[in-house]
Amino acid sequence: MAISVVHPDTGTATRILDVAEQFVQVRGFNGFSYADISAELGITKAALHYHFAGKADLGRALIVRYASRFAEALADVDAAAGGASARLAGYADLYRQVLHDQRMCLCGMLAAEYQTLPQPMQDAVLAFFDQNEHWLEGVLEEGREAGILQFGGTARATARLIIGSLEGAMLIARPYGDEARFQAAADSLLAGLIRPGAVTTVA
Amino acid sequence: MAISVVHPDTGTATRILDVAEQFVQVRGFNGFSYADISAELGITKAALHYHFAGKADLGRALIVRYASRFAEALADVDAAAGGASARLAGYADLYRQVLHDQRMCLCGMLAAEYQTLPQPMQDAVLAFFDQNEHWLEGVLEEGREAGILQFGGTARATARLIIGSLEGAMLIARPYGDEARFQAAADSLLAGLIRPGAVTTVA
DNA sequence: GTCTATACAGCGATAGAC
DNA sequence: GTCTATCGCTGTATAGAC
Repeated sequence: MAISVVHPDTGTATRILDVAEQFVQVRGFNGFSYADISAELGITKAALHYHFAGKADLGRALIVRYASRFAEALADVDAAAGGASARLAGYADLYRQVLHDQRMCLCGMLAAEYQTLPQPMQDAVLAFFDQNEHWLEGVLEEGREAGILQFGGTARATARLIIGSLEGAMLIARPYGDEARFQAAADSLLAGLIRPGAVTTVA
Repeated sequence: MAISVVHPDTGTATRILDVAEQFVQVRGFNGFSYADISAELGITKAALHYHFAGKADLGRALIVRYASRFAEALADVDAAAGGASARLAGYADLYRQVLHDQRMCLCGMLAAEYQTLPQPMQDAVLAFFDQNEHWLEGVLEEGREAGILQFGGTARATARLIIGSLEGAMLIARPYGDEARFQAAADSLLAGLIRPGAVTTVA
């Protein structure tokens, strides 16, 4: 039952998820097949269907795991020393890391294909963005109360602006193969939220 | 040869492009087939292949036409009275109109699927974004010189921020079916570029 | 310019042996 | 848990009649 922290899970189901995750982030959910995964892992398509009955089940499992990992990453950002400004920078860096592997955000990719997805996957995609919005909202409110951040409108609206802008910056930067293009957009976006004259410790 | 302005082109090739365009913007390039188009138009798949030999040819024609129309729309924005601020608002409104039809930007969608596209389509997608960047760059520089706009960094970097942020705002707003979510992000983004105290005539 | 008919590869999915 | 074998369907694309 216990999953070792030292030794990562190398079970077949996990390996399937790892490969499928990469395919979705690079090609989109409609851009790969069970045959692609089986070829990559050296197992048959039938073996795939044993672990994930259908592509929809696999897709939903991908989103749930991705959202879970993202939540952990956000907790890590919270745990690290630093105020609201540093936490926002840490948030943007999560996106940058994904782009560095020449991948799109899993749920950003699925947002594009949204209308073709089975409903369980649609629901999971929206839950991911809601989760991001909630975390950002907290950071923004805390930062504004501490006098570190400033922004017009509500924290929620600003959180949505940040999510959309970072997803969009990834979307465009990836075809150009230009990580710096993303970083410049992220920096400019977050700079507009820092209150001039605020004393901050930047990570 | 001359295409009437009053009577739109109702030729088969145009009707194919219209239907295919909608499919790409809603489902993605990998989310529809020749059969879908032929069913929608009441013609056979073979007839489609007469007008566009392969799906790649059709895809490239879609992007070229879309970019051409977008260029016309930008010219219209330029022709309308108004300064840099109004032109930026007009630019954002082009995106809003697309989202209003519950569509994603054609090239934003194709940016997500970029790695699965044939190279002619890839090239055309990047050309579209370059075209947008160039137009925005001009507006931003003009606005800054006129004292209407202000922004840190170069006009080019700011242009890229705007493109990415609007594409991303569309990407996220569409699954939620929430046009207001896009508008709020666009307003907030552009408000950050207006120089405080600047006297402007907003359309 | 559109049709019927068809080729052939690939898709997701299943049955049943091991 | 993985295999072989196969199903029914859909994918893009083509040949040739009209």
